[in-house]
Amino acid sequence: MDQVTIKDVAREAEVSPSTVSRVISDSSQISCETKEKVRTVMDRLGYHPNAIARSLVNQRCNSIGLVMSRPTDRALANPFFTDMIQGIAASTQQENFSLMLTSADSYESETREALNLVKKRQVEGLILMASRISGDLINTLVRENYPFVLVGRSREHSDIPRVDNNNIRAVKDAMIKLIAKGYSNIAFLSGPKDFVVCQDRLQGYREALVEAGLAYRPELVSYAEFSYEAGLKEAHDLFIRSRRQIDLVFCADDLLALGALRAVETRGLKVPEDIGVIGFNDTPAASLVNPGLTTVRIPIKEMGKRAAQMLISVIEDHNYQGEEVIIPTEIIWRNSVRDDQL
Amino acid sequence: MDQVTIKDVAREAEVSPSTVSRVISDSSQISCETKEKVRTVMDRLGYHPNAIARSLVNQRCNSIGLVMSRPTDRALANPFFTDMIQGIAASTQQENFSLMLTSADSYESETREALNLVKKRQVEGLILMASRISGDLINTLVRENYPFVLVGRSREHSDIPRVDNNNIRAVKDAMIKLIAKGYSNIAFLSGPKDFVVCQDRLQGYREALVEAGLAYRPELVSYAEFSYEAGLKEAHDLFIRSRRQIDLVFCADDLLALGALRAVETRGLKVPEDIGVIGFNDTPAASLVNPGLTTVRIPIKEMGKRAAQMLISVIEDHNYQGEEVIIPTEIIWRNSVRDDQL
DNA sequence: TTGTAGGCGTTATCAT
DNA sequence: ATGATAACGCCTACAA
Repeated sequence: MDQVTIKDVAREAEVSPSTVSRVISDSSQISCETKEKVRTVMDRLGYHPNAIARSLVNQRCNSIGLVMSRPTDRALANPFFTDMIQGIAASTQQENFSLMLTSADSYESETREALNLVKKRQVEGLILMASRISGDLINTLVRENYPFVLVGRSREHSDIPRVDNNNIRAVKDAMIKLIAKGYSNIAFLSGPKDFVVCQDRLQGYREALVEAGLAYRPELVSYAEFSYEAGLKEAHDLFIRSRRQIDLVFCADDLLALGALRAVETRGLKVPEDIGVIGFNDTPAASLVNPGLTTVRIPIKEMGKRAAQMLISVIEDHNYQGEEVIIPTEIIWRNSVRDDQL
Repeated sequence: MDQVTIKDVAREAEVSPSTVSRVISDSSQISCETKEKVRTVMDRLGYHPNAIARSLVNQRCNSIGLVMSRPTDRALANPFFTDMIQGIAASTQQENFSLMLTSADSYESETREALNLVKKRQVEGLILMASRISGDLINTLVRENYPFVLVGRSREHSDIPRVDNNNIRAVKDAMIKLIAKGYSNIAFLSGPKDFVVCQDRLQGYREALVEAGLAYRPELVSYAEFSYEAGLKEAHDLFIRSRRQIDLVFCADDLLALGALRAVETRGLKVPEDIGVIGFNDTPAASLVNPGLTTVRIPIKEMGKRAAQMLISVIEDHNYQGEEVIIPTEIIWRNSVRDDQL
């Protein structure tokens, strides 16, 4: 209930506060008997060091903040973030750090909150989920020299500590394999235009087409929110616009792909016989729908772990500035694309 | 970069540190000109009050902890926690509190970590997700008078501040409606035996049977982990054990239900014509599968909001001890149960 | 209206 | 091996 302090322990153990402090840090210059004695008293009194007092004198609070750059509810609606949090939490726990979550209902307040957290010294650094992180936040962070790590990448900034997967390459590779399977009229169902991941994935799509000698047709590209409903709607539009001359829809996210799957179905067509669908992220639901959704799997939890580790290293080791870590992805072949070779 | 303190501001503004402090708290006994002058300097110097120093003197850190055990979160799968965090974050933000996440890989370390958090005064209170929370944690919390709120309920403790839905009633009500629809051979696919939610949901199942004059047949009850795979397997076992004399499977969780759905399908039977399936939670995937999964929807985010609000009230108002809040649930009728009345 | 001094709980630097 | 003392950055009586 009432805080037991180092002084209480000192008085009871008939030593000075500094001695108690040294016992806490298990200093080598304290006799065993004293340690014994003090520890007994600490137990009896139920003493626990006050983390805040400690932080104040050490100028270290041993905690980091996680910033999710969309209004949080939207952000968390995607399983992506859950996995991310798990990964980050695993690392922080291992390194004896605490994890604080920032969230807000608008993008601006979010940025402000995140900055406040570091400026008020409540956290020692930030992990940013870079979906459409404005340059501003990063600029400030860089200028004021606050430790941070990006998950994803920023268009405006390079040479910034970050953990990411190569979205361009992942889509390109998948596309090449799909084209090898005989697909030639491939549409691309993208997420919001201003998301860097979407831009990158679209670029991978383009590059693959070009390399394969296929035309890039802008009318086969659609943009939507990352949601099932948007996927459903945009896929329909896409089918109408293209007068059904599509044999595959490459989706920038599984939720979109799940919507597209349903769209194909409601048009009386079959997946994968008539139209193939492929997604991104390997959402749990991807293996539950029928046909199973072929998708590009990202080891999200692993990325979270790495990001937190890197941030903590940056914080603790002043000679380390962080680095760029690219995590490999993997295609999970299920039944939403044809399996036959050309 | 280097911390700007109240002293720096005081020196620059040619006032005393206490004056600056008073300006920060917008004290009414400071002249407007002084406030103006000091604020200008604060801006110029980029001053931000140090939250930790503040916490130390105020004995208030304005932050709460969310305890989600890794084992638990495995079991409950993603969407539940995700929604929970959203709700909690919404409230903490509104009340100017910070949110800390604890997680651990074992149940014991988890409990230890959570207790440490409050004992070290890093958080002012805890929100516990009570899936199989041991009495120990709660006992300690109660004994040492640390503010906390349960989401869910504890078997050993009553009269504890908590936010929950009435699982017994929810299942019972659903059962009664299903029985009215003509179902009479209803199996129950439960989650882990030691989860209070499972025990409660099972009890609702029993009570409904009894009230309807139907027999409770233990061989129609199965236990599994909360996962798709476990649902698939247990549903199969159930069908074999019961020699197909089942017309409905009531599942304690959507993931189990999704597994059961698939199990029915792979046996060459049809949902809902041959066997009905109902789940719990209204997981996103529930609306994506075909047929759509009928399920009991819990307003999880709302529960999170209420829990955080209650905790903060308990912390700030010493006359308020918290209460028991029961949030109503709702059945989402989709196509995994027959719609025809008897 | 403003300044001075003491303290929040801890650690680190001196002494002894 | 141990103790006294001064910070850490802020707040708040108490003075003036």
